Amino acid sequence: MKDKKTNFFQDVYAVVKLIPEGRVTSYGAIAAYLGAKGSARMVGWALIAAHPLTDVPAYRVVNRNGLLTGKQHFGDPNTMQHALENEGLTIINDQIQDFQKHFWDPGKELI
DNA sequence: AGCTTGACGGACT
DNA sequence: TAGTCCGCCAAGC
Repeated sequence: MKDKKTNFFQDVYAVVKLIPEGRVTSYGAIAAYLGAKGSARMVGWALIAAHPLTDVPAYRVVNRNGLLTGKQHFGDPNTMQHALENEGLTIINDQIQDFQKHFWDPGKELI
């Protein structure tokens, strides 16, 4: 039980995996759900490690503005945008349209 | 051992 | 309403 921080990473992966297709969430929402409220950066850092390793659809996670800030980390910037558009979302200028309508809150809908 | 950066978010001006 | 600054936590140098 000395790798507790690793557990935090696994928890992030579990929540992201539960995100339904066509839905997106924010780093802060996941962080708040895990109890790390205020430390949204840690969620982002966890996804960086998650990207090539786990099957976590990190492209469904964006910042609170619905902006694809981490698209650059998918190898090719177009990968994240194209993946979201493939799920029925509309993205213009790297920003998700109707982001709030497609928003998925783990603390409310997942519980 | 200390400083800087970073997939963010909220508060302040 | 928009732009800017500060705070949180861990990894890299």
